Amino acid sequence: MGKRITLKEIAEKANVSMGTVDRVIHNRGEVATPTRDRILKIIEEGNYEPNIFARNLVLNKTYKIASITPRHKVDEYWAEPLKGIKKAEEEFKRLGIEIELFMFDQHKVSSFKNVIKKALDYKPDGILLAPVLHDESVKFTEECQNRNVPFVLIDSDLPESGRFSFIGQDSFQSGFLAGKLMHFSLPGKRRILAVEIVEERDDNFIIRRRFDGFRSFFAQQTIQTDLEMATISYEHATVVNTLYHDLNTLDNINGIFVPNSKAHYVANLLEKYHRKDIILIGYDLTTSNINFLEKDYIDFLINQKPVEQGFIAIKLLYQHLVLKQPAEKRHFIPLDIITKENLAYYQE
Amino acid sequence: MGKRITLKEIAEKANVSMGTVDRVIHNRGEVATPTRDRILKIIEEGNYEPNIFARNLVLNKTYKIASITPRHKVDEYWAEPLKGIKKAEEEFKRLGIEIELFMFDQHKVSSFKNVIKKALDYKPDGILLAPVLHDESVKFTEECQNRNVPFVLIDSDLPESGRFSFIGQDSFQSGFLAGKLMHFSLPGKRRILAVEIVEERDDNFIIRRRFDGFRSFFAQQTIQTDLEMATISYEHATVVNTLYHDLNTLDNINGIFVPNSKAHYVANLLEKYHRKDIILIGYDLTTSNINFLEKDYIDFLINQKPVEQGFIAIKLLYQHLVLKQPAEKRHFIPLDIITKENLAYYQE
DNA sequence: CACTTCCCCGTGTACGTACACGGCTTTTGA
DNA sequence: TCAAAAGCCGTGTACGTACACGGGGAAGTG
Repeated sequence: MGKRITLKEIAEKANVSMGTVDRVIHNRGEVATPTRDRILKIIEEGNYEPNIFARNLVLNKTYKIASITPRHKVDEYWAEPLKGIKKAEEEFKRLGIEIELFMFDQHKVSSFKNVIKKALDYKPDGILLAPVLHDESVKFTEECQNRNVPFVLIDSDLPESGRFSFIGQDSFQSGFLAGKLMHFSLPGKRRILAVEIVEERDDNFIIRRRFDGFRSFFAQQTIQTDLEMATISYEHATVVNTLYHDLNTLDNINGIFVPNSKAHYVANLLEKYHRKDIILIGYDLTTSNINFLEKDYIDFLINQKPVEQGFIAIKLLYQHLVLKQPAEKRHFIPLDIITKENLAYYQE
Repeated sequence: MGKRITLKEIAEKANVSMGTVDRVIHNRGEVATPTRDRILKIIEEGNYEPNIFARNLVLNKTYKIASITPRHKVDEYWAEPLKGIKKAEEEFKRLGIEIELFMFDQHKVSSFKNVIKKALDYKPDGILLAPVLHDESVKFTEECQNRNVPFVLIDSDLPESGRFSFIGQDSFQSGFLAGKLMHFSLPGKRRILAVEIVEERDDNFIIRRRFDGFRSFFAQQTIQTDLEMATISYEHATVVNTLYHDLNTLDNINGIFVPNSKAHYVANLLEKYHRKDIILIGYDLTTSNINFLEKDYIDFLINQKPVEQGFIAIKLLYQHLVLKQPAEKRHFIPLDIITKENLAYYQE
């Protein structure tokens, strides 16, 4: 029935010893071609699959995974993938996986360089990388290629890097979706502000793509839409002043779109002026964002399931290292639309 | 380091043989109390965890799971959980899990009775059950309790049944969410039709709860809302006639809510009369629904991730049977909001 | 012809656990 | 008092795989 053929049975059928069969399976030569063919045929016919339990018992190896992600404060975005990574560690540690966390300051190249050196010293069998520093990450992935260490990327992709897999979201489409939600909530003529609040002057590819998607949605609409774009520094006074100014000079603003996790800065101001009428759409379920979502100052958040991203990344490495299974080269996380009403089911 | 203590090491430390340690671990007696205590202490201190690979290698057992779900046509709802179940089978079959599918006619009690008999004859070590036939399912779960076979419920819950776990959605809240979406899309005065399209006259708890949630959302709103409720048979002519009648007599209908997967019946009619202006909200990503979502006749679908439901159910059983891990008693699936724009990422 | 070298292959052992079996000691019962 | 039973424990083996080691024979070399 579902019974699987074993090494021993193959050996008997082929009139050789298990050692020989083993040599064939692992391609380590020292087997005469005719015997080899005979064995291969039997393996084929019996569609032999190695017994995972026996294999890992004898290998008795724990695979080391280096997780390289940005350092973060308690309720910041990058805390989330880490939760998933730790959950995966819990689940897979009995199955031969061991994870070491490496964290870098995402605004300091030197910090990143430092950390990847440590990560390589750890001699990992697999790597999870958040390539937020583009150029340095490219260099690092080349090094991984050289060392023949498989690596999985999360959050943003480097399609040409030879990555084992990528887990993340389609940024353009998520902006497009935000446009749709805005459109639905404001059926008539409307004036919309799209504002990026940035911590440091860094060129963030993901946010650019979200902007593009957002704009692109309205480009195909017929209803008249005024779309103002702005970038302001996250420094508190600046946010308040600029937005305050905008809210008063640009009268009739109906909606605001914040393409990163900083929507709560805007919500904070809306609360001060009791402007629940303005539709506010942002990203990510951080504590502050959730707070304003519950108070109706944020209307929609788009969730990238950061916890799941971390978890899946580790799981893929486990399946590759321990189970020797192939994997999809790219895993898109759905664009979850979060409102006050379905929020509860997306929190861990 | 991360090195784990083994049976043998415990035996050496306790000056006994491995057999004795084994007896202690498996509580099969025949060990003097002082020795027992000594061994237990060492196990405690070394926080011993059995090696999964060795255990399953020697047990050499494949656990049998019986999956009991409604029979279905190609693109009907119940095809989806099955996909997840099959995916899980693929993933776990090398890890000692074997699944047998049993399907019943959800409108015939006799069919269900027949099928559960077959399922029990299969002598499963675990059961996945979709308890759509309430009373019969309760009886069946009692039988499972007696036989000491753990069972997981999907879709709808029987909290008192002693189930190992439940995977599904909060129906009330999903209706409530549908209300919110309707509310957002129709900011002014509105007239809404909530229409259930049923195949047979069965008392469906899930749908009742969705209705309740929907109504309950509007009960707390101040904007004037006319809410008409209706139940019509799924027979084609009836659907067409009734809805046609409604669309014409109840003029100024702005929105329609269909609390099950049959929204495409309504969409079909809307298409005929080119009524894209009417907001239509339904459930489930069936092929027909998706078709009308893409054509803008359906505006929102709420997804219950049926594939994931099936997958998780099997995974929980795997973790329980093979890994002997505990599990959460209840796993709520998020209330995914699906629009044309994020649809792609929810399809398999 | 003796010797080395190389090719091909079999043997043996280890991984950690579960459980059957049997042996020794002590207690029980007539 | 002695056999039978019960209580306690050690030994041995099997699960399926990976790999180190070594052996036999043929081919090549001096």
